[in-house]
Amino acid sequence: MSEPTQDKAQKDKAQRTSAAIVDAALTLFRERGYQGTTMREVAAAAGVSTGNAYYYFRSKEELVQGFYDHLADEHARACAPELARITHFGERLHAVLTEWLRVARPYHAFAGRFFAVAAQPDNPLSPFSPESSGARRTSVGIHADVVAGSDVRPDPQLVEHLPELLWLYHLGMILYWVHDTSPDQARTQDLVARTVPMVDRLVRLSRLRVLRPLTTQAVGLLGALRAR
Amino acid sequence: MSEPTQDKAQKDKAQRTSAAIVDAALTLFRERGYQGTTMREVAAAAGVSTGNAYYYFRSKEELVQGFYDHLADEHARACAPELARITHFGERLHAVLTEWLRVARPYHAFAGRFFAVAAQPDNPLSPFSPESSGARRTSVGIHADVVAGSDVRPDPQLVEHLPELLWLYHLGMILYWVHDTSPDQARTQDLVARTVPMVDRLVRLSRLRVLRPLTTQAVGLLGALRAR
DNA sequence: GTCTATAGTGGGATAGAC
DNA sequence: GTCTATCCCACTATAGAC
Repeated sequence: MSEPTQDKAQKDKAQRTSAAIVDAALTLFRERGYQGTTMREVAAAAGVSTGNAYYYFRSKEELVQGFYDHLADEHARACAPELARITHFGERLHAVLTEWLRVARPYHAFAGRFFAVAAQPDNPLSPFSPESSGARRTSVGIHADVVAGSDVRPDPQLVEHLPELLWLYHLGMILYWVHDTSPDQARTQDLVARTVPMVDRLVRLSRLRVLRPLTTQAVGLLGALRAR
Repeated sequence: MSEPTQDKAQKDKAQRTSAAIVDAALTLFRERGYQGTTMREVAAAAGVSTGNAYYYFRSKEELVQGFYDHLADEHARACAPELARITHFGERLHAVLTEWLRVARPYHAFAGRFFAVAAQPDNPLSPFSPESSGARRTSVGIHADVVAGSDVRPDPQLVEHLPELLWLYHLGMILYWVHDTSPDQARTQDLVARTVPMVDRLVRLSRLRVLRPLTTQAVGLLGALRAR
């Protein structure tokens, strides 16, 4: 039997190796794109053998999962101070989306490939996969925080689903961002600035009696969508 | 100089070869999936060399374009009799979407890969690419016909953009369909049946004065989205 | 049982003859 | 426009180190 300290040391080493591979991959992807980067190069840059890289990541595409998680963590860290500072719902939402755009900017060039991978339903990366990676929970959690720490009290039947709806809205912005060829993705920033006030207004109006049927219908639809 | 008849004969031959490759690919994709089919097999089944297959299609993914166009044509043919028969706007829209689901059903198993390819912005297949394939124009055209031959007269400022908005709605249904694992994609059929009446109602209400600002805002947004 | 290294295999893609 | 021949690299099998 091996000692716990040894197990721990091995675990640490494994984590460092795994991180080194992801770091190397991200750097190379940024430098020469996804297609232009070979697994041999990634492994060499990380100081491991190709076989070893495949021990940690079963395919080249699975390396993108590393990017996904990395981005979600970085985004969460970037949002924390903003969300501690702002209380206005629309401004909170705007801050979260703006931070995402800032954090993701260096990867825009190969984000198309990333998105293509994520769009495949059978892929664990798919944002719609039932119990997908922690990245989805992280993202929905951020939007739950956006609502919880804000000045709005939406329709009670809506409040439960609002974080997920905001996450879907966020996904829509990402879809547009991926296709955005304007410098520094300025168009997506415009789009966010234009649509956030609409979302803000809709959420605030959701308590109005006249909008109840629409809200109920939308919430029902979301439930039907999610049931599997 | 070669005679015109010779040129024509060559063109015909090229078209036949190209079609043979697409046909072989579609059959093999259906039988053993996208990943499970090799270019060598496709070429062999089409009776040409692999090099020749690459003369017509620069990559395996580009073969999916053939599927895309094939589907759009088949869909247009399937819709024609329905659209000649029905005048109610909601029913026309429902017929178009139902026919799409019927025509696309045999390909559902490998549609995930197809969608992943289409989602890549740099890919000519991307439904958002400025002057993408005829498939997009075919699809928007069908929705223009849905509006033109129907009993609704929507808000004038909306009518110009409505076919494209309906096409976007159709894309949304396809996105859901791709991820739909229920038998015969019954869930997507439910979703269509649920949402078509909502779209129908919205379009009919678009003339109401109270909804004008919202319509204007939405149309303005669409214009901003499309400008490149 | 956890991790690493080496030596393949198969298939996507290309060059250049005809 | 079509072929043959070949390259290159994603991925695998497997042996062995710790």
